Amino acid sequence: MTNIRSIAKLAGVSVSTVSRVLNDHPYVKEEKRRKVLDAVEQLNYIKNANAVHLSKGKTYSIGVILPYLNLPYFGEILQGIAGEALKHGYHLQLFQTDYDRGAELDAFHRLQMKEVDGLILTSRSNSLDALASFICPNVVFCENVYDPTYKKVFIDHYQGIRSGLQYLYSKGHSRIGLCLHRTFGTNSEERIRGFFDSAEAAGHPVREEWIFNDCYDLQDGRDVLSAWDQMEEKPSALIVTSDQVSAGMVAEAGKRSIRIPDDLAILSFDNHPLADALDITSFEVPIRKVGEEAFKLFLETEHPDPVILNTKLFERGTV
Amino acid sequence: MTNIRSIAKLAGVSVSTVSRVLNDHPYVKEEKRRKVLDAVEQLNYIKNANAVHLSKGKTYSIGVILPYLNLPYFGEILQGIAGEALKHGYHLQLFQTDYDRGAELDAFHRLQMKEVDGLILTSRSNSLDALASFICPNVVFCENVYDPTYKKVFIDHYQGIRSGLQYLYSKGHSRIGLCLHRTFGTNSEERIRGFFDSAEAAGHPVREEWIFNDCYDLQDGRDVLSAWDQMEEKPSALIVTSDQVSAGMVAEAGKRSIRIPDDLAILSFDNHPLADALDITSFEVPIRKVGEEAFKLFLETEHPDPVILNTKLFERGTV
DNA sequence: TTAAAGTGTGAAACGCGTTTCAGAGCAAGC
DNA sequence: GCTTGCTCTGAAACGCGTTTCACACTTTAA
Repeated sequence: MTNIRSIAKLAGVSVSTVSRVLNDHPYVKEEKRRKVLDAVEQLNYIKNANAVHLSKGKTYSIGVILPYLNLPYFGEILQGIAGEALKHGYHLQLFQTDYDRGAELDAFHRLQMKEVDGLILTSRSNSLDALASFICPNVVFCENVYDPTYKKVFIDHYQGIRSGLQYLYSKGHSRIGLCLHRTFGTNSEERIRGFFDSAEAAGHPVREEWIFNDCYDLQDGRDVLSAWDQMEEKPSALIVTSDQVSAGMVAEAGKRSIRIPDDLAILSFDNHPLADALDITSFEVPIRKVGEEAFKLFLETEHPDPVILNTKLFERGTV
Repeated sequence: MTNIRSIAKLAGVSVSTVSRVLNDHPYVKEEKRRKVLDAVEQLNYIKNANAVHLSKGKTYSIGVILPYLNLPYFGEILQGIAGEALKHGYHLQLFQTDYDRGAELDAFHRLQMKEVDGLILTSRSNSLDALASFICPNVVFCENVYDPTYKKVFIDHYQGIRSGLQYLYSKGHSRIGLCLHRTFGTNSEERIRGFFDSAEAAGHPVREEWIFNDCYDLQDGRDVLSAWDQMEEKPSALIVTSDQVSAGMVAEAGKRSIRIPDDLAILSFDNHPLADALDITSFEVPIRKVGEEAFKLFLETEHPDPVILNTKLFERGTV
């Protein structure tokens, strides 16, 4: 095997000197530096990253926990993390969970084993209690966890939904439904809270059956529209937390000759290019920026303030 | 630090015995096993993954090289790889390249440094010559590279495009354009070859200006439709290699009151849910399966045969 | 001319789990 | 009774780069 010691031998120097050369440390005579580099060349030496990791106690890699890889939401956040990570010489390890608690815990286990230097939780399955013992300054949440010592970056979903409802009220809607990814998880709970608080403040009733869960993709949107179509008492507007789902609804509405927004108004979230293409009114949700900020928070050593990002309405044709 | 040696000391056994217990090796007396496990418990011992990696010479992780993370195509292939990897106890490291050659080479460098056990190239930027010295049985290509010793899984794009054109001919089209991701790269070249071969065989002319490049997302599709709209001599049909792009075209066509398929027929590839939702005729491209097979090939030790996957037409309303 | 500061280098320890090898103890087979 | 053949265990070597510490030599400052 060609390792640092064989380089040292061939170059006629000590391993420390080889290490110095390889890491651009000062205090190495040009002559020895050359000899070392020649030996490296000659023996075709390549560092063993695992030895470096062991020795340094870090791997310059960060783990990203996410449920699915084939949703634009996670692609976008990943893109944000990856871009920032690259700038700082880190790379990404993926922990796809399918929202499985065990898979998520496994990621934390790997953090403890020093396989990754940190973790970014783009979406969480376990309770905070279950994770509490694993959480350290190298863990970043993409949600508004209450513990002020945890690093976090999140979208102000509460405000987002409230202004969404406000906007719908201003357009004359009062019978409004909600279409969500899931009902648990901080982000979803914030949205639900915003929805109910706003409805209550406005004095408009909320109907349980107007709240749809498990809406992730286009097909889910189409299914929701079918369900809506068969309702006795229909909401006149829906707030939809994903453009993919909204797109499915718009597409299905087209097939059924349901007029958007006359029969049903759709107020979406994401502002994905799809929303622009299909003329869907949507709140921009800076997901990529969430990813970027998450990585920056990971690097931060002082207890950093939470990063709060806001949504921004893009008015188009579905409201 | 609490390491395997401190466990050994506390349990009153040798480090080898501790290692045996921790790795479920046979031939350990139940009594010692208990003592070791107690010590592990008591000292809250956690293995150092990097030491394991160094010692074993492998990391049980595989690198995935891809240009972008926010395109459904790569999300889907990643999903396929991740699923299969999980089954076999491997996890994923991401090398996002933005089609930058240096970034791609960096991934290979990390393979040499044993930071990953293998690499899957979902899309390639460097020439095969540039990569030749790095390629080993742990590298899997998702394209039809000619070297028979390389591991590869790919879609038969050549045939796919040919049957696409055949289908369009059968519908009476002869003025057909092509909308591509890019013009280089094996997969794209195969598509182009299929396109030209087929056109030549059928005796239909191909116009350079009917070939559009750099079409990745919805917006690109919209731009292509605008360009098409302004052409003097328009093709009557377009073969589009991505549903995202097709969706953009369909959406833009709607805005411009261009009738699909009467004014322009669109034959797409992917069969993403979006195609179904927007009623786009599309060839199913089993990308997720490409990911799954790629990982299986990585595990394969004997020179495995290339895996060739086929496309399948889903007729809908755009042709 | 000293003392202080900087330059240059190597031995050895460190991070830590795995694996090989030798050997002891014990049961089964002939 | 003796030979195989397990079962069980520990010392030591191995994988390999980094870092500390001691030390020598050369400059610069006083």
